[in-house]
Amino acid sequence: MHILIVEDELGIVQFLQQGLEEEGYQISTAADGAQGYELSQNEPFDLILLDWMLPKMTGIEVCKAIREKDKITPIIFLTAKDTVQETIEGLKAGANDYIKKPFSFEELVERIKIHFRNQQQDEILTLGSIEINLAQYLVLVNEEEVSLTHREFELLCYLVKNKGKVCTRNQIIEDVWDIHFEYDTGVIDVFMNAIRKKLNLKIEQDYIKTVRGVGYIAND
Amino acid sequence: MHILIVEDELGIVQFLQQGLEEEGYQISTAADGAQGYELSQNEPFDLILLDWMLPKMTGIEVCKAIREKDKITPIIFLTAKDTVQETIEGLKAGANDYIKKPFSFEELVERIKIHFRNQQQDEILTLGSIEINLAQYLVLVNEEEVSLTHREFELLCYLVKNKGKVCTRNQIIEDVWDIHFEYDTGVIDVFMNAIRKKLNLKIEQDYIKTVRGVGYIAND
DNA sequence: TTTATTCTTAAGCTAAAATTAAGAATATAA
DNA sequence: TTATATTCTTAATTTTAGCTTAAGAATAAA
Repeated sequence: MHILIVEDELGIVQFLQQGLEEEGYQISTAADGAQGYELSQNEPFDLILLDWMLPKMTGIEVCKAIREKDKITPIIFLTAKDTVQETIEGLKAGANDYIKKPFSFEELVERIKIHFRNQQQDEILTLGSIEINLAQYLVLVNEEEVSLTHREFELLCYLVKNKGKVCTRNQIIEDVWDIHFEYDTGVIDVFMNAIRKKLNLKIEQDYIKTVRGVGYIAND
Repeated sequence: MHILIVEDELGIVQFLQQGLEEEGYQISTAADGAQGYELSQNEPFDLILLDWMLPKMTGIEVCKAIREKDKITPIIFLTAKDTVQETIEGLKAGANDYIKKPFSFEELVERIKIHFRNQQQDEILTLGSIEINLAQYLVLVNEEEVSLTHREFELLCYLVKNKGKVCTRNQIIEDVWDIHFEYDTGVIDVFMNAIRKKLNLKIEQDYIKTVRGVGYIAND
């Protein structure tokens, strides 16, 4: 999650940046309104923290400018302007929240999380640098999309879901192929081969190992 | 827009109800936590205003209970509990905002509006260069109007609303056809075929892909 | 080295999806 | 209401993706 901080007081910027990075967010900063608006147009942010009093463009102006095109990205005002009228002006400009200085950092974090709650509900499995998006039936290897067939996808998911445990050929045939009797063709091998070929992992990325005589195991 | 007020102090309830009705909202009220939770389960509200100190169930308990099933409906705490710790507790329970008494009615209205902003704007859906106007049942492809039948329109909307996620055949039959048992004729295929034919997209505009063995996915 | 296991490849087969057409159901107009 | 047009559904046909098999190559174990 990538957050843009638009604030001119260096002390506050550093305080926010450090705290939010510790929370696991990626942070970009802008020291004046114009630069903040500029940045917001060049790359997509997941949330924007905005001061009111800024050089070149005020926070209100930045907020309105962003909202002309983008109605979605959450914007939170973070400002010493604490009258009701100012709060209302900020919210009317299109902000999603308005927090008055001095504020509690912990409360800020909770208020930030509110906006991410609704977005993060897609289930994602990972195996090393492999990312599996279950909702999209999508596999990313080192950020690159790899297209697997349905069976390949299911087999990979099965191994990843059982990360750290050896999956025997029998278990795989049972659970992935749904065959409940002795079955010993080379199907699994063929599919493992196809998956490995498509994932095209480097030698040091040996996330999927074969356990000779038994089956396979995934591990990051 | 229908708002539920859960608050035991009659004076505040009347004040809120009158003010919000003047703003054009439909209001329901509950005088204790248990009744508030009960109401929230029986009919869908667009937003819930929640006091903290309530008879029978506290606001926190109501909030958590609602959030067990429903992660979406905005919940705003409106309470005299004004410490940082309490605010955080409220937000962590799943609330979307936390307003401290005494509050400005005007600010409350603005904060309520924030949550409706996002809902009301999806009158128009887009998928690449396809534009779907829900209010007019109108579809534009590269600015050109395309006339779809009702079912075709619904199916297309469903895919677009779930943009980025694979829609399985079962989900489609459930949600678009409203059939709740195993049903495996070729209807979906026929309609997908009709939609694709009518949209008449170029090869590079492959916004609607079939996911073999699973279903379909829309993506711009 | 011998033997067993796993990997790789390619060809045939199977099942899923696309297409088409025709009849049933529903909506619209006369 | 009846007549007409539109839309929906079913079913048969064609096409295509991908699953399976089997056989030889490569690799690991004995």
